Amino acid sequence: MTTDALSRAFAALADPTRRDMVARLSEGDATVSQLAEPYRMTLQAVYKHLRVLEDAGLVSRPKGPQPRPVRLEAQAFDLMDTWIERHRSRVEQRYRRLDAVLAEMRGDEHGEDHGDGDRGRSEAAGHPDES
Amino acid sequence: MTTDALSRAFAALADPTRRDMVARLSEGDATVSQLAEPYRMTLQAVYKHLRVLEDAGLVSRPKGPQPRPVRLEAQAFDLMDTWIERHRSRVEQRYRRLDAVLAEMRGDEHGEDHGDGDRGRSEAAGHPDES
DNA sequence: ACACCGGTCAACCCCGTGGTTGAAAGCGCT
DNA sequence: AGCGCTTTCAACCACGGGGTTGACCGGTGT
Repeated sequence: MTTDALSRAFAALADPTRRDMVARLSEGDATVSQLAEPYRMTLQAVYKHLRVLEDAGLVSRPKGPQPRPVRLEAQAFDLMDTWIERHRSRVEQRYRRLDAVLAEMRGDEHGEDHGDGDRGRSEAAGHPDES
Repeated sequence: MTTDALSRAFAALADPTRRDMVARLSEGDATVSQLAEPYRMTLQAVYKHLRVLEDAGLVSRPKGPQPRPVRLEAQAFDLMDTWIERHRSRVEQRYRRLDAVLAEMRGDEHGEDHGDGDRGRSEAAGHPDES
C-alpha cells in the first residue's frame, strides 16, 4: 500500500503508460475508453492505471452519470514539485558553492558537466527530518 | 526493469526510506553505513536502496578507495522537475482559463478550492507525444 | 422489454522489489 | 600475515503491481 501520498504520487508517475496518460490528459479531459484506445492493452488494464492515478490524487473524476471524464488534478503535482524543489535546490546550492570555491582557488573554468572531480568530505549528523 | 530514466527516477523516490535518504544526503554526503544506522533494517537492504537511487541517477559515488561517500546528483531531479512542470503548468493554465470563463459568465466569485462544479467537455485527438 | 455500450469488479498469473541471512571481497591497521 | 572494518554479492522469501480473462452493473435507444 505504501500508504503515504507522496509515495503514491511518485509511484504513479513511475510508469510510462501512466505518464503518457497524464500527458494526454494535460491537453484535455478524456473518458476511459478514449484514453485506452492508443494502447494495445485491455480496457481493464487502462482502468487500473487510472485507479492508481486517482488514488495518487493526480486525477479526479466526477461521480455523476455515464460518460465520466477524467480530469487532471494539479495539487498532487505540487506535492512532488515542492519536495523535489526542496532537496534539489539544496544540492545545487552546494554545487554552486563548490564551484565558487574551485573558481576562487584556480582561474575559473566552470565545466557544465558533472564529471566527478575530487571529493570533499563533510559529515552530517542530521536528524532524519523526513517528508 | 522499466528501462527508461524517468521511470527509474520516479520509482526511486516512490519509497519513503529512499526519500529519507535523499533528504539526509541533501544535507551532506554520507557513507553507506552512516546512511544505514538510523534505520532498523539491515545494512544490505540499505545498500540495495542505494543501488536503486544510483541506477536512477539520483546519486553518484566515487569508485575510489574504502570509505566511498554517497553524493546527490542534481540532474535526475531536473528531469523529473521539468516533466512535472511541463504538464502541471498546462493544467493550471486550463484551470485559470476556466476560471476566467466562469468569471466572465457571471459576476466573479473565485472559489479558491476545487469543489467540482459543472464540467466542460473538450476532446483531444492529440498524439501520445510521450516523455 | 431487449440489447448495446461504456465502465467496473474479481480471480488469477508472472515477475520485479523490499527485505532477510550468509558469505566474500577490499582496504587499513599493527 | 592476520584482524577488523566497511562494502558488496548471492540465494532465498513474501508481497504487491501490471497484465490478462470473464462476468456484472448502469444508462440509452428502439
